[in-house]
Amino acid sequence: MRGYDGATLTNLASAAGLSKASLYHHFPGGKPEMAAALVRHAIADLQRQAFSRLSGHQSPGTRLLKFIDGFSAYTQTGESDCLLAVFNHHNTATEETATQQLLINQQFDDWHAALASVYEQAGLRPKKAKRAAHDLMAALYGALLIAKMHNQPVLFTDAIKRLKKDITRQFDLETV
Amino acid sequence: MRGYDGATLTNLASAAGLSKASLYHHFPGGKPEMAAALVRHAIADLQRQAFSRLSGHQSPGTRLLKFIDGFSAYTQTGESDCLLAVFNHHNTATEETATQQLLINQQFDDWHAALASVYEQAGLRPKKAKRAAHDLMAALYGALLIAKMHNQPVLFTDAIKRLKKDITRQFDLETV
DNA sequence: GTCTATACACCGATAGAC
DNA sequence: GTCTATCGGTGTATAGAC
Repeated sequence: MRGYDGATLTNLASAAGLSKASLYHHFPGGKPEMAAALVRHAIADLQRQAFSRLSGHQSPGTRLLKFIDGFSAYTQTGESDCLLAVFNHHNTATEETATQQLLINQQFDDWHAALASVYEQAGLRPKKAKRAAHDLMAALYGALLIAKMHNQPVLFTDAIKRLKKDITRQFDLETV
Repeated sequence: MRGYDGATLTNLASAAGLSKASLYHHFPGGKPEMAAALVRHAIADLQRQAFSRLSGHQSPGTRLLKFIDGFSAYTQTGESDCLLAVFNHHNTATEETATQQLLINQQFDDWHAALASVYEQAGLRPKKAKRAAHDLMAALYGALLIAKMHNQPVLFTDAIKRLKKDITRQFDLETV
């Protein structure tokens, strides 16, 4: 992960097994369009693996547990990074990626609303539900970052276990 | 924040009010040496503003509260980023910055030990103290990241308030 | 210590053959 | 759709005057 500037077309081309010129056939808009496609793909991926599990006919607590498992899977059990976090962390004051920044911000707002909605269905009042949603996201991304900082993926998996245990207790569920 | 690759010498020079050539007088090692100096500065800064407050003759809980305040100050109340987190997040598989990565990892290990020590002094057993130390760091960095993601700095300050309140309750302290 | 001028490599992007 | 060849620009880094 070397960010937008670190991702050179030569790298991208060799990673794709194509020449630089061929990339422009698939992405006439050049590098910004490639970044946009990557962001869209990451959003769809995180949506599919994690946030889609927030909806359904199961109990709110069960859905939260499935969501956490989905997030863990998305990050390859803490081994990989969240491209959206890296991208958003890493680009400000540049014209080319401003649109992607906004897209990511809006997506996280939507996701936060979906997460808060589940907490409301579990009986929390709107204010507390929003707070719980922020806290869960912060716990997930915080654990991911700390595991990276210490180069100990087990810190992430342990945090996931405890998060799930807390939710299981809070909503009086069986372990899944 | 555009990472190591995004920080061009032209940018650095204009930011420093010097020419590119002059930078090489102060940093003969070129860009990697400049990055190393920046990392060392950031480490010293975070040590001074936050982690130094973990030692002293006050109660463990009080020292934890001062540490949290120091971390908040270091991040400009959530407005700024932690350069160490960005740097570590953002460079892998590159030769030039590998040394800085290791330095940051070791520093965070030391800081974690210092934090865990305070929790031990507060009565926690080693295993739980280490866990609490990891959790606090994850909560701080998680809140910082989420605040950035939603472009709402208040999410960080709110999280700080609640973290301090929790510690105040846990250790039966007066609010500072 | 600071500057201008410059070397050389690589960047993103395009032209045009196949 | 893919390629080679190439453009103008910019990247890091150095030489040498002051």
